[in-house]
Amino acid sequence: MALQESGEMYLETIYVLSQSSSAVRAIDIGEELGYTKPSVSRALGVLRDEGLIKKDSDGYIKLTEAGEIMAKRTYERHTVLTKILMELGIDEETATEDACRIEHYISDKTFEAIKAHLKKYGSN
Amino acid sequence: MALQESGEMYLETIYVLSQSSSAVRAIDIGEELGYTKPSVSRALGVLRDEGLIKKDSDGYIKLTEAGEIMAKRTYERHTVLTKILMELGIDEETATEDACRIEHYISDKTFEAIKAHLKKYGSN
DNA sequence: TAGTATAGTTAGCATTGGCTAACTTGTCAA
DNA sequence: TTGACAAGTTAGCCAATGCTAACTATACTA
Repeated sequence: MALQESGEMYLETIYVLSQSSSAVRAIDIGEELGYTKPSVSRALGVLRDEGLIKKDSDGYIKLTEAGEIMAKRTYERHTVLTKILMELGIDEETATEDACRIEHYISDKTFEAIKAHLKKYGSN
Repeated sequence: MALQESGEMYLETIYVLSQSSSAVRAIDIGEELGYTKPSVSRALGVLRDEGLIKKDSDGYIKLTEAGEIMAKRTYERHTVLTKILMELGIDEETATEDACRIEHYISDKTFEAIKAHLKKYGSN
């Protein structure tokens, strides 16, 4: 079944944290998202059961190939949505916040249209 | 407390149905939203407890003043978002569907920016 | 080696918001 | 008047996803 908003947020967070450190732990994810340890623990269990994350030999959290595809998809939506909102004159903080919520709900069609628009008219 | 997506959808549906008929019943709302009678019954109970809807003397469902304000807010978001998505070249059906999901999640700031953009550059 | 701190897990609670089953209520026609 | 249908309600199930409390496990320090 398709991932819910919650699952997408966990994957995206793991992806982002992995950019700056190869040693991602549950506690780091919890801090980033503002959730408690048990919430993170259970969510990670679900993602692991779905084959989207795994633990490496040192016990650190890694995205599987499938997980990375989904994480990148969400992250790209996040960056593209933030950009188009900023093109509309919205401040970066608000744009990021809104992108973060919308990213889980737009269809592929709409996302592709926004991306194409940015490519054509975007200022960066 | 702020209304969830679900509550906003019910109010918006009541508002839309009220445009074409002054005799809105729970069953009509359920048909429109694709929900069963018990689901609608409970949701309407919550909205009534929150003072957002009431029943008129004939037992039909009406928005209270507070409910109408919220319904109109959501409905306006819906129409404005649909418009801007169509400006991006998205077909009406997809635009409506996506607007219907996004409308609950964008901030006032973002909504106002989109509305301003449409006013300036919109083709209708 | 014993005590403490950190990380993670388990158990169980609450809320939201769908659902089915089954009951009540009101209307209308035979 | 009775039977049937339509609308609404009540009770209770389920999944998702947050939480606290309390346990375990590991590792470092005195």
